[in-house]
Amino acid sequence: MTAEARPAAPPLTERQEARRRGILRAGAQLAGRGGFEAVQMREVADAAGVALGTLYRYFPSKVHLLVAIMQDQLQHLQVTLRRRPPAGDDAAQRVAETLMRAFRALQRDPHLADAMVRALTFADRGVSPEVDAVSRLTTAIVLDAMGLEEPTQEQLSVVRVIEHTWHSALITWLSGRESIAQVKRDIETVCGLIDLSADTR
Amino acid sequence: MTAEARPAAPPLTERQEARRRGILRAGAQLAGRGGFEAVQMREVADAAGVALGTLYRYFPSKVHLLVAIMQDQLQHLQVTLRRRPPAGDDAAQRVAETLMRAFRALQRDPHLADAMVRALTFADRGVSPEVDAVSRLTTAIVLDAMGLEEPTQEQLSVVRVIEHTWHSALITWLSGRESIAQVKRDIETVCGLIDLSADTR
DNA sequence: AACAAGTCTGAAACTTGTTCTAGATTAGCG
DNA sequence: CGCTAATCTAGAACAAGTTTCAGACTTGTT
Repeated sequence: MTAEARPAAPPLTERQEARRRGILRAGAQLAGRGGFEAVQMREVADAAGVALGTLYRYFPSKVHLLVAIMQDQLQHLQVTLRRRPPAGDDAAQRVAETLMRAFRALQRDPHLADAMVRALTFADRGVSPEVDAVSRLTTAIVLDAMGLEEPTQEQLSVVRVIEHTWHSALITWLSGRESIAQVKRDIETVCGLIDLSADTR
Repeated sequence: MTAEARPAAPPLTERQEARRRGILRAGAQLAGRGGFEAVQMREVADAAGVALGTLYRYFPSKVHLLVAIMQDQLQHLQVTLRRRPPAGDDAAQRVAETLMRAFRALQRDPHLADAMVRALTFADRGVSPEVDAVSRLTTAIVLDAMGLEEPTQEQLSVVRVIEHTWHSALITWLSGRESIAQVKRDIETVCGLIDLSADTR
């Protein structure tokens, strides 16, 4: 029931890499309809043309799978952002623009967003390493937008708070308790902390 | 599979009220060991001396049950806070103290905290009304600490951001990815927004 | 007190995540 | 090529959330 240690993943063969990609694609597609609940492990295995046991060898749980999908999407986002970086004048504006861009991307596929974000916040300790990887990626994206190389402790806390707000605002939006406009306002509000920490520097 | 409308709950008889309390107590107790996963509906029903079908009549899902438990706990917290309100000089300090007090209460029973918070963020649209009730309670507690009766739009957004940070920081703490000290720092950081919005007023 | 409507019980059934097993396939290696 | 270990497949089995149902019990009404 508890997770095992991670003894340095062995390199995957080409076919294995292809299988992995196929599983991620199938999972994302199923998430695209129906969200979290529509991602059923048997269906994912079917759609990916792989046995159920194999699916579980690649991703030890549904949450692992969805977190891996999120990591995948975030990497795409990061590439896109590097191609066209946010253009605001100060750090707060750039971070807000970055997050709003990500938010608009999620709005294009709210079901997929639902599956990924719910998995991320529902993950228990057994998925910590994977969730942590996603978190580091998100941090990197925000720090990129801020233009920081060596953040202070204080700035790191601000970034954490921004990420907290980001995740939780998404959750409330996905469950229909907060409007798109409110999410936008929350993002802009929390980005106010960046100026604050710059002043206090 | 989808949830029904809410046609104004009929008043409960005394025995029904007692059953409801018994279920909440049993659920909280099971959550106290093992957290979210340890709350098994069959066991809750057993411990509460109630048939499984009855449990589901009172709480249409495990998440509903755990959210109701959270609401219950929050109400207790609110009473406690009114008895001994936070004593800080400015609003930011009082809110931070309030949240840290709640955090210490959660630390006393991390498994229960796990069950409640994971349920809260995992809840889908079918649980929105109940989650919203918890959210309103939390907002009321924070506004109490700020000493505000009629908050502005801007202040409400700050409060939402504080709640977002609160929930998400708890999640990361519960999954072992953030330390108690970091949670404390995050709470203090986000409370900085209160001063900011006071300045800009 | 007797009836009707609503509630509760006990147990089985169903769903979906997860685990397990026996045999087929593949990959790496001498 | 032939061997061995690892991987993959198909399918059964198991676990826990949820639904369903027939019958017993309560409650409110007359």
